[in-house]
Amino acid sequence: MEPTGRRRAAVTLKDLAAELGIHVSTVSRVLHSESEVARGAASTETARRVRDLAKLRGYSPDPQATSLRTRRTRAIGVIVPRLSDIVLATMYEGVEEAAAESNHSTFVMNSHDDLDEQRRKAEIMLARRVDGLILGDVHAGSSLVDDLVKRHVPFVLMNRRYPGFPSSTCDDTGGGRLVADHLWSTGHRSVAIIAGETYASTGVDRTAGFVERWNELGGDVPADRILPSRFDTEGGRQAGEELLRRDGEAPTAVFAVNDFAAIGAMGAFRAAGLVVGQDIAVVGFNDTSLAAQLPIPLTSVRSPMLEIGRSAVGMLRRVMAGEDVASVRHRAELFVRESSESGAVGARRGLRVG
Amino acid sequence: MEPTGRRRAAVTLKDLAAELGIHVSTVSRVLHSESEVARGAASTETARRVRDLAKLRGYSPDPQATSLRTRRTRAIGVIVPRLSDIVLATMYEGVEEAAAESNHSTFVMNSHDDLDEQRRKAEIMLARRVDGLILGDVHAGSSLVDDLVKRHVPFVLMNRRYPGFPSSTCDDTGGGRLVADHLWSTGHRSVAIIAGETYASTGVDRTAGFVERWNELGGDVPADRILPSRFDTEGGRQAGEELLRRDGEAPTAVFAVNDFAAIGAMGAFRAAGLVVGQDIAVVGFNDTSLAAQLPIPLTSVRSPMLEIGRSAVGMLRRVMAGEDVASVRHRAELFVRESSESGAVGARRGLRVG
DNA sequence: CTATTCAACCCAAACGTTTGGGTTTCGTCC
DNA sequence: GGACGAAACCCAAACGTTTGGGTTGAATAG
Repeated sequence: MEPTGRRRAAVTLKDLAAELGIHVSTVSRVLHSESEVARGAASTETARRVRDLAKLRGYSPDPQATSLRTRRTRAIGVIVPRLSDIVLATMYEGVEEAAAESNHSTFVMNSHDDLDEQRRKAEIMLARRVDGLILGDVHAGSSLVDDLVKRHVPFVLMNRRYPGFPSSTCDDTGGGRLVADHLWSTGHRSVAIIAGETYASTGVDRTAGFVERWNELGGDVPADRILPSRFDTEGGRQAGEELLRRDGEAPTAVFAVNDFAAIGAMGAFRAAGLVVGQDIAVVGFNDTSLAAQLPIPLTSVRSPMLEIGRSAVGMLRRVMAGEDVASVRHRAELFVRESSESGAVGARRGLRVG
Repeated sequence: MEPTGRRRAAVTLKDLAAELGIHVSTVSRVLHSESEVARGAASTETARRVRDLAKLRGYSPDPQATSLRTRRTRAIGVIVPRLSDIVLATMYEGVEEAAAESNHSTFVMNSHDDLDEQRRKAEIMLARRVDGLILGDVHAGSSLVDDLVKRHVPFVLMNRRYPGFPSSTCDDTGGGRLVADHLWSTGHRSVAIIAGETYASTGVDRTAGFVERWNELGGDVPADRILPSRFDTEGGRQAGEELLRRDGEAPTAVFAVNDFAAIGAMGAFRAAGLVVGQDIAVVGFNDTSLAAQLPIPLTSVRSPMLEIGRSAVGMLRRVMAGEDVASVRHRAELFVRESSESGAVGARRGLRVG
């Protein structure tokens, strides 16, 4: 009995050539060359017969054989902290789309933001002979990028930037500034920032942009009001609790550099008896699909995640072609919702420090 | 000037063989055979020299060449509705982990739950010559699976099941029953179900399990209280609004077959002035990391998503080996939280139909 | 002392493409 | 009528492996 797994062998150039009584190289040129070369390789009549038969037999070139010969795999490797983070997952969707359009395949791997795992995953991708790499998880001060450069591996950064290397990111600084403008103009003067991981440029830049603008406006963000945190809900909750635990006057508004952290913080505030949007304003970042749909809709800065992914691919293609490419920062846009709508007047009315 | 993209050619078996003055086939056998074959291919001394040099030169086999020769790519294709759905993303993390452990790479693609796109993506994967497929987006009544069987493509289903084919899923029926038990025992008698897409076994089974158990307990779920919906927050909100718009007595509890739909529904209820957990109970499914962290923590059924992904890989490996494999349904577990804690007593006190 | 066996190798073909360079067979030009 | 050029092909090597089958030379059995 034949094992279920056995598949019928795919039709090859040789099969087509044999059936047509011509040489395999002619078939190859007809099917796989730019029209320039194809003309000159076979008569229009022969070319037609080749193409017809190829379609009829369902010919599809063997990518392994092609890669072996051409030394390029048309595969690109993507490394992200974790795909279960909707932000990275969405960027990856953009990557996949754009890659497919230029006939590339993508491998994704999760590094869990662990430096060793990053290296290991990059190694695996290179062992698979990917043509280039998109790194979505670069850490500040990571040596991986330098090594890749030394090894002449074409790569671009996505989501997080790293000075000196091409990256496709959101304009995080600008986004932070938008939040500062919004909170200032709605009357807040006492704010805190849930700043994310210190190794990630996203959180750092969003924080820096906020502080920069806040200072320009005449405000002040005390250093102890900037709390590093994990990027997930749990991290946001912890930071939120920490904020409430502090002595002294509590902030009337909190900027979390990430929607999930914002959601966690909202949970902490609510648990402490505060009504978000009235007693305390909360602003997030990324405008994930959840933000607008939350029980208390969350003000958030929209980052064009799909577009960030798409343009990372475009940039990588140019790097692979040997061009110099500049980093792109995609424009951010603020969406004000109930979580910060009522302004400081409402917020000020009753923050009970627990 | 050398283009940035040029990479130093990788070291090959031939290079190693030349440097050691032995034949390439000997090197190959030493490096890539089970110890059985390796013994007999070279002296222990030679084997050592080969291995040492390989390590020294950083040899890594060319997977394209290997695939060409062996006709297996050690790659598996994964198709999911969308990776930005955290449920599928998490399952994929499990897939990636397990695949890596058995030295397989994975390609993922999004089908957006579109039948044409499913086919297209599957074709792309097959053109890449993957050894097998994991389908996370099978639709009830889809013809794709039958075609794959006809073409002898090894595959397994994940997340959603399809009678007659091996699948790795959550015990959705059992999960639905858990919810029914919980709501019944907390005193609810008037319930509604936000049932998800009708083409997905997940929603269908969770609904069926709930109804089955509810009936056993003596309850009744009127047909018009079972609302199909999209799986995202937006879908949940729409269904929630629809529920409130209905005439007559409104339910005291709502079971949404998915956390995101539950969150959307919570938003709709809140917008109508209801306090979730007091005026109306809400239960979700999947226990995504968000559920416990929401402002009003959500009761949810935990499905072991990582494990579902991991075991899909194990099953696929056996299918690829030609074995018959049975479907696996992973056990579900209920986590009761504030959104449904107070029971029908609280819930009953004041549902104002808007 | 001759077979036989075994360890330790080598040989060469094959997987499916691509590609630099032929070789025919025409038609055309001078 | 010979040279030339182009059109339409063919040839063969190469990419890096794997693998069924040699070939040695020495040790052992009978």
